Amino acid sequence: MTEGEVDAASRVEAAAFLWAQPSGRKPGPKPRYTLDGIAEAAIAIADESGLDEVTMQRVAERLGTTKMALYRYVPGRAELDAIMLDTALGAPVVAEGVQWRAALTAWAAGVHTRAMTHPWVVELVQRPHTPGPGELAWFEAGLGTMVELPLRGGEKLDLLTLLVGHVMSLVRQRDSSRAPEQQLAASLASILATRAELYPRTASAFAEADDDGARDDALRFGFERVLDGVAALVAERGASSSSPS
Amino acid sequence: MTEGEVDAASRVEAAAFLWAQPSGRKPGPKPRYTLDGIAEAAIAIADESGLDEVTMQRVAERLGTTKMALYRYVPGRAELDAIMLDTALGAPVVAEGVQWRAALTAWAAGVHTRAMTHPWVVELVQRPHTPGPGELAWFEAGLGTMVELPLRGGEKLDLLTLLVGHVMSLVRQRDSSRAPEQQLAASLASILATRAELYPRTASAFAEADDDGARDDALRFGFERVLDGVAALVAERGASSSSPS
DNA sequence: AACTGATTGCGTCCACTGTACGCGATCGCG
DNA sequence: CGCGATCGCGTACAGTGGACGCAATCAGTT
Repeated sequence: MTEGEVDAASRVEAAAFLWAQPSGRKPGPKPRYTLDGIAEAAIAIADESGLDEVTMQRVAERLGTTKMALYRYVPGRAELDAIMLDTALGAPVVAEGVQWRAALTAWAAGVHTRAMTHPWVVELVQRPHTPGPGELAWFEAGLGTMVELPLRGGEKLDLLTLLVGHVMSLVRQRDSSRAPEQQLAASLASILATRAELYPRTASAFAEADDDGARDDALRFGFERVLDGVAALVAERGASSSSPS
Repeated sequence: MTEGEVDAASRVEAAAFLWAQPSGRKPGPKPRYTLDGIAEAAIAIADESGLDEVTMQRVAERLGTTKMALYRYVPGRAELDAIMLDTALGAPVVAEGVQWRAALTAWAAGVHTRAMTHPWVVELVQRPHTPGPGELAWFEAGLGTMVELPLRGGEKLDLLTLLVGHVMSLVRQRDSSRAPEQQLAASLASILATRAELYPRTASAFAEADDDGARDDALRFGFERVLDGVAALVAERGASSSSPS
């Protein structure tokens, strides 16, 4: 058995754990902690110090116990990640009674907000994993904004993925422009300065972008492009299929 | 000093290492290995068994030495990731003498090809890091396809990021639908089957997508949407700037 | 030709992961 | 009232990245 297979297996287990309903029977001592409490602690650590500071030890310390005690609640590290992600995602944002374009924008903006609150979710979401109830609820809500659209199922999924990808990219950028990560941007800048003749377009693009200040419309720019593209497709299909007015 | 800061610092060091030019002086024993050889070995391991099987130990074993010997060539794990990524990316694809739309599509398709060859680059690219020479060359080439477009620098960068994000999402999907990761998809399917009433739209969207077979046009679908959106913007700006009616 | 000091190969050691396992304490249910 | 499932948690271990130090090597200088 390869390690790769082990990893895959552990991710499946993590999913099973995430979807397991709470068992009611309790023939034993009262649990001293709760899954939610553990998730909260882990999330707090991740928010404060980053995802890879989240270790069984740290979480346990924060709860005032030892790491091995946690294994009574969480089968392993993978499962901890899973509940962290699903907890942090929370309930999806839904904008009722608006057109698909506004609804989809609101949905994606909601994803953005959530991800900005917990920048580490980017890492977890973009890691191979089975979605939990919360993540699926987001998906469901996103699909809900598109019921009217003449798109195939796969296309709708692709569209959501595209929007999520865009949001996550931006969160990553924003996050890494914070201290102390801004050294990253700084090092890139110095590299570009040194080899401006090797990468002229890149250098000038970045310079130009800096002049614009920290454009907060990058998010909107991406949405607009994608949704314009969708609108074009919808117009085309609407014209050819239903009622050419 | 927080660990988070340490991480950031190590990434900056990784960048410096990546951009360092080979020093010529050699007052000592001949190096028995080369950076390229090490990178190759690491890449081979990642290709065969996945990224997290790439450990100093494994790489050393593959080269027939011990891990500590490697530290003479590579300052640390972060730097190993950096050279793996930059080596695997290789030289950018450029389509000369075609319109921006075709050129940009070809560029993105090139990214897709490279990423499919080494699925683990997705993980590395989407991790916070300073780009190496290879990655920057890709960026430069991508920007090169857009010289004619009436877009601001920041917008061009956003556009490339958007396309890359889309490509990476798809690579991830393809990759995780391979054995043994396909259990992931399988577990999602069984979840959806069980709770179809909770996630009706998601369930039907996936069912529909499966009916379409493994649509290989997901990539193209995303490109089309985005580029249609860009075309719309270009048309608008072209009209208002050159010949205002 | 001898010397010298930078540089290489690599063994030892350490902090710290995640986690298997086992033991005693607890307490709901029959 | 006791049976046995469940809890808290200590011990133990394999495997990680990495600091450090020492001996062997060899390019330059003398």
